[in-house]
Amino acid sequence: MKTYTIQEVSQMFHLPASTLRYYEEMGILTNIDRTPGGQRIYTEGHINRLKTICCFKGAGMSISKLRLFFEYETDEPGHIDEILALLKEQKREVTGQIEKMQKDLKHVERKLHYYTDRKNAMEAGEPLPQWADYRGKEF
Amino acid sequence: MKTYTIQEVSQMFHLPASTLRYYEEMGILTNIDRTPGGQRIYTEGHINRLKTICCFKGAGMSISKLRLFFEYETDEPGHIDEILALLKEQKREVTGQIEKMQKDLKHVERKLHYYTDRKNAMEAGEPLPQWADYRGKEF
DNA sequence: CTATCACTTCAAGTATACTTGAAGTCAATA
DNA sequence: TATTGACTTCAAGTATACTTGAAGTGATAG
Repeated sequence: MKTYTIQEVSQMFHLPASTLRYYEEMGILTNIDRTPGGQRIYTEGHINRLKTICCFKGAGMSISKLRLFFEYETDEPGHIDEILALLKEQKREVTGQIEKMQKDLKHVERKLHYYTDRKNAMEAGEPLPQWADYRGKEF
Repeated sequence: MKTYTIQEVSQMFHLPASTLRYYEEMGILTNIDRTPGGQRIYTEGHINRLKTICCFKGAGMSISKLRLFFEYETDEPGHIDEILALLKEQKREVTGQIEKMQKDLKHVERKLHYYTDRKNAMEAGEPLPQWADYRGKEF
């Protein structure tokens, strides 16, 4: 079975090794075997777990909630409903965030168009309306 | 001109009043007039500024970068290029995040389907494959 | 074999973004 | 006018997620 050193995992996920040790300490990336010399040996299972961690963290899930989720997963038969509830909540969360981001993108694009026009006008030597401060201008 | 108390703004944005004072202290929501008694008076300009703050923060922009952006906006003519650069970066950021979130959503949905099937199988009394620990199971 | 670099643990430090508490003042209502 | 609740400042505290440093051990290239 393919295994990985901490450095390989670190590079794979663009995470410092200290963060991987921290995740282990926090109980969200556990059961890591060691070489006789004590160095960590990561497996495909850890890689997949890390993918899940990055995915869930991306939507703002805290480490303690991640731990809870993985604890439920470990004892699946007794916690299938909690797992499903957490996953549904996560789905709502991510869906909501996508919608918000799409609105945010429009906001940014609106500002981008505004300032692009202002720049063009400036370069054409046109007079530009000015404001005393942002309170009259912000949009 | 319509104005707002700190409480009204607080409710409008689901932000505690302390956070609004904090944003003022951090220099991202400034130029707030006061009543003769010293209470803050927010205007439409502040509401719009807060919309921008929430939008940019949503994509992970830090308070110090927000301050930088608003400082550039305040002195627009000398900083139009920096403004455009920051906005373009922010657009890339948000676009990237949306793409990541869409992948993350698929990941969550995959897990949701998996556990929904497991639950159905469990309830139908079917034997389920088990794993010693998550290293063989995580997906 | 030795140098060098990566790895180890453990404790303490840092960054960011608020949040809370104390002590006092302002505003609205009965 | 008295009381109540919302507001004020300022300093200190908290939560989260790492990050760093020290001191030592393991792995590898010459």
